[in-house]
Amino acid sequence: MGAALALVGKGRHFASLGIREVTRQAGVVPTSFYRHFRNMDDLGLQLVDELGLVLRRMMREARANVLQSDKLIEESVGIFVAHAQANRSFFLFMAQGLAGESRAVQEGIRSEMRYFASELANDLRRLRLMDHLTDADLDLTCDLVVRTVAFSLTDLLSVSPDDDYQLGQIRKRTSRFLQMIFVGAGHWQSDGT
Amino acid sequence: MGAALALVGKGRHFASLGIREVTRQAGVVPTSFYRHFRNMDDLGLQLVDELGLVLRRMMREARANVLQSDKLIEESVGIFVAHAQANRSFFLFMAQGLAGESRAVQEGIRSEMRYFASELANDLRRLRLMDHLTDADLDLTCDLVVRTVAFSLTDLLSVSPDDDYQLGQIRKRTSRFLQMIFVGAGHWQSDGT
DNA sequence: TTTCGATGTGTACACTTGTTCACTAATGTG
DNA sequence: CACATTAGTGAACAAGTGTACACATCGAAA
Repeated sequence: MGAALALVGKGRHFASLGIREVTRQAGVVPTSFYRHFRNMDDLGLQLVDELGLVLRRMMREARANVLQSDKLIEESVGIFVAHAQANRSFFLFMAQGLAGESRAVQEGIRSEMRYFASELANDLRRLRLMDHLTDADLDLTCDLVVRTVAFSLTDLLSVSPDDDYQLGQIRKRTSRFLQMIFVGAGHWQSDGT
Repeated sequence: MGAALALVGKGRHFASLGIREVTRQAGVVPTSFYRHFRNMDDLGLQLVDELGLVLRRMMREARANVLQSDKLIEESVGIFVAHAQANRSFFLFMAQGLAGESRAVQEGIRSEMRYFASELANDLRRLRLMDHLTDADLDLTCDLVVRTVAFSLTDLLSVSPDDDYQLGQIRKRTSRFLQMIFVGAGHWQSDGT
C-alpha cells in the first residue's frame, strides 16, 4: 500500500498502476502481492479505509483547535491544507478516486465525504450556529462545504508542495468560498429562499 | 479519439488506456496511431480541445434558452445535465482529467473551466444581476458556481444514464447548491463578509 | 494521368504484464 | 521444543505492450 501511494505521489494515476510495478517499488517479488490483495481494486479499497483514518485524525485536530478561535473558517481551511500537505499522496489518491475506474473505490470515497459532511453538521448543530436551518438544509450546506473543500484538492495538489505563495492564495480563495456559502446559509429561508 | 472516448464511456480510466487498446477499438492497426498522435498524452490534449467545443455549444444553448426564463438556475442546470447525458463520455473524460496523470490535460481542463467562469461573469454583468459585487468578487462567485457544477459531474456520471429519478434528485440538489451560493453572493459585502 | 501527401498495413523485436505453482524463511503460539 | 501460519522467493508461461521500418492504398492536385 505504501508503494502504491508512493507511485501516486510521484504523479502516476492509480488506475494505471500494475501489480508488478507496485511490488517492484515495494522491493518485493511480484507473487508476494497476492499474499495481501486479490487485485489492484482490492488494494484501492484498503487504501480508502486508511484514508478514512487520515480524515478522522484531521477532523479531531480541527475540533480541538477551532473551537477556541474566532476565525472558524480560516482555521479549518488552514488545518485542511496542512494535512493535505502532510499526506499529499493520500489526498492525491482521494482526488483521483472520485472519478477513478473502480466503482467500489469511488463509492468508498463518496461515503467518506458523506460521513465528513454529517459530522460537520453535528458540530454546527452543537455550536448552535445556523440554528434557523432545517436539518435537511443544514445537511445541504455541509455537503456543499465538503464538496468545495474537496474540489480545492485539485488546486492544492497541482501546485508545488513548497510554493508558499500559491498555497496561501488557495487557502484564501477556499476560505472566501466557504464564507460565501455560509453567508448564503445564514440568509437561507428554509422554505424556498 | 472516438475510440478512446468510447473506452472511457465503457468505464475505463483514460490513464489506463494503451495505444494498442485504442487502435484495436478503432478497428485499425497499432502503427496507424502514430499518423495522428505522438503518444497518449497528445491524444488527451486533442480531446481537451474537442471538449472545449462541446462546452461552447452547451453555453450557446444555455444563453439562448435561459434569458426568457424566470428560473435561471433550474433552467441552466437542466441544460447542463442534458448535455452531460448526451455527451457522457466527454464529461467523463473531463471529470477524470481534473486529477489525471497528464499535467497538460489537467491544465487544459482547468483552463476551460476558467473560461467558462469568466463568460458566466460577463453574462451576469450584462444582465445587471449581482451589480453590487466588485469584479473580483463576481469572479469568485462564478468560479464557485462552476466548481460546484463540475463536481456534480461525479454524481451524474456515477448513476445509470436512464435512472430518471436519481437524475432528477441530482438536478434538484445542484440547483439548491447554486441558489445558496447566489443568496450568499446577494448578501455579500465586498469588503469582508 | 501522373504524382504526391496522408492514411493504413504487416512484420518484427525487445520488453512488460498477470498469474500459476512448488518451495523456503521467518514468526509467534501451544 | 515443535508446529502452524504468514510472508517472501524463483522459475515459468502465455499474452500483451510500445515502437521502428519498409511497403501498400487512395484521393486529389498537377
